[in-house]
Amino acid sequence: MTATRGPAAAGDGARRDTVATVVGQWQAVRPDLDTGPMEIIGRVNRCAALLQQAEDAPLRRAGLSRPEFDLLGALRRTGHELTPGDLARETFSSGAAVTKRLKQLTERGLVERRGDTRDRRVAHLRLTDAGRDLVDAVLPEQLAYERAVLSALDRDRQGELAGLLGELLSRLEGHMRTVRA
Amino acid sequence: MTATRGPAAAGDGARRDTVATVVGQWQAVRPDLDTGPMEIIGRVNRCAALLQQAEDAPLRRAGLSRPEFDLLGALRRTGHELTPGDLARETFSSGAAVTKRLKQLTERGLVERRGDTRDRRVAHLRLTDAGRDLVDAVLPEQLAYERAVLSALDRDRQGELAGLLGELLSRLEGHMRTVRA
DNA sequence: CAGCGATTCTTTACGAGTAAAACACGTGCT
DNA sequence: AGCACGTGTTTTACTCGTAAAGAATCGCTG
Repeated sequence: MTATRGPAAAGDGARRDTVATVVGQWQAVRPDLDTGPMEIIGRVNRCAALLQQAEDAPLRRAGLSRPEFDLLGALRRTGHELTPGDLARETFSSGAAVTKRLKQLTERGLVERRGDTRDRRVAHLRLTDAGRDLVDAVLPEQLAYERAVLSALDRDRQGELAGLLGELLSRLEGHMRTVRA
Repeated sequence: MTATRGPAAAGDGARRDTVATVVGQWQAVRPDLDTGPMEIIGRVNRCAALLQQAEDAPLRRAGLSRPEFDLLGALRRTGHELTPGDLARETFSSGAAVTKRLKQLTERGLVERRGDTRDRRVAHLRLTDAGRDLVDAVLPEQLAYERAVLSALDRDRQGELAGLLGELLSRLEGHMRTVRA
């Protein structure tokens, strides 16, 4: 019950972020509400938006959108062929979206498709040499860029943050699986 | 240089999250890369996706999308009229998107527009009574739902997480302002 | 082995966001 | 006054994702 306020812990002294401002406005207009959840969810959303925008820069140079790169990355990191369904699950997107992206990526010569001999409904996708080279060239740039952006936080804090997010995420994912929605 | 691995801190014992799995796959295929940034950025993105999906539930019941609610919320929390430009800045979306949303929301009778008497280019938007009532009815449900979802983390960890995210966010926002992109 | 339900993927129709152009006004300079 | 220029907003053309329907195929059952 003591919640309601508190960025808690974490050394102050930095600039007030936009979420803190928004929360402050809500408190002024609806002091009866416990705005605690906003301090996490609002920030996660805003961070995701800003990070994506930053992260997109190295990808755009390679002529790839993030979802496209996710798809190529899934093929690269698993190391074997995947079906469209696998790719949809792996990239958390709909089957239809995967179909469209695959169409473009095969046209660009980055992935190849091969029909299954046993079950003719399914296709197997793999990276072409060009696709593999592209991923291998872009990923290090990508990571370097991300590292630069995250350097806003020192190493210890990065570790703490990764740990907390991992804990939240693993429980969210577990919960989703049970609640089925 | 010692990075590369480590969820660090945070009591283990929970399930492995999907990001940890993905990072493990990358390590197996490209052990030369420092995948540290993924542990934060990947998780932020994935958490944002899952939280939004969850968060959308109470909103959908009210017939609102998240961006629509953000717009109404901006009007409610500032307490005064805003121009389309203000709303675009406040909700971090493009002017064009705001125009479209305003069109729908005014048609639904949730916001009203009033032309400026001095400068006839600008419009002033405010919530109608119905709009205000809707926000005031939905927001508490929204927050309750968010609180439930976040209860995956105990109170202390929530505070830590909010603090770390706030620190990261305030520096990211500061950086964006200087780099101007 | 014919048929029916389940699956795997693709297609279609549509809604929503974006960038860039267009539009409508103020402002200040000459 | 006349006119270029900047600003605030809307419109246009296009891209991308989704949900729902469709098409092809498998496997089981009578």
